[in-house]
Amino acid sequence: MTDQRRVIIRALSNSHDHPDATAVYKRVKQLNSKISLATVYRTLCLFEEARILERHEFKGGKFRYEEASASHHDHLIDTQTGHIIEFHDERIEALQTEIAHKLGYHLVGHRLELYGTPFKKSERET
Amino acid sequence: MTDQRRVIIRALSNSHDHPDATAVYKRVKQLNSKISLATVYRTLCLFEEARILERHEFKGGKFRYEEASASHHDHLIDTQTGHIIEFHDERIEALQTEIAHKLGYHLVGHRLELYGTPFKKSERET
DNA sequence: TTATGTGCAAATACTTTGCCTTTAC
DNA sequence: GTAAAGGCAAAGTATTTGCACATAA
Repeated sequence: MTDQRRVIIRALSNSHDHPDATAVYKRVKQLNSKISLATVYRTLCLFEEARILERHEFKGGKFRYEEASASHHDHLIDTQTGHIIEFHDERIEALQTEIAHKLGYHLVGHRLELYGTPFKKSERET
Repeated sequence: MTDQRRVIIRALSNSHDHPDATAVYKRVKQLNSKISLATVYRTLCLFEEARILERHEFKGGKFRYEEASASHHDHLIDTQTGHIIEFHDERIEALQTEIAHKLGYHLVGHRLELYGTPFKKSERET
């Protein structure tokens, strides 16, 4: 267990966002200037395989990471700011399983992302 | 309107699958050997902007294309064969809108992919 | 004719890998 | 001491782009 790995994990557990490899690299650089982008990539990969991190690929063509959590959730991405909100809805989960079954499949995974723009103030409480 | 563009469109309307740029290129090469991969990329891009094609990015990191259709649908991907099944479910569509609203957002887009493995024969009719 | 499209090769962006050095234990 | 991890630079993969030539209308 090296300092590089410790710092990478810390960078992801402290902030609850979804940085890509470059963002992790920048963040980690400030804490430990002795680290290379290759190490970041290798470590993120390693931690994903160990289920310590989860890897997502939202629109934009980069992999983004977050700390793995016990509870499954999906994501809503604010298309104006890039801000990400996590949510979970049992009804949707159930429907996905049901649909897969109807089509003759065991559901082994899914990807659900909502893309939205925030309500304006005047539209609140609707 | 050039021969290259005609052939690309034909390659996608004849087969109802979801090929990536390279697959389209190979397919088109057989019909019109005078075409470059760059033209394929440019044309796919062009047709997507014109809403003639739809672009998807399933797991695997490549863009894949299908003919645009009037009716929206999502995809179930067979993780063993890569085969893709299209489906549509109003209940899921409605829930997505509802969830976005609850979180304070207008839903402007979404991505829903199910990944599954086919039932074995013995498991049919369950 | 002439604006538009194409082919080729080079450039880009992100990620992975080979190889040699460094380090944790 | 030794196996594992890291740094650097090069390679890999998918896609985009600059530019000179070709072609549809």
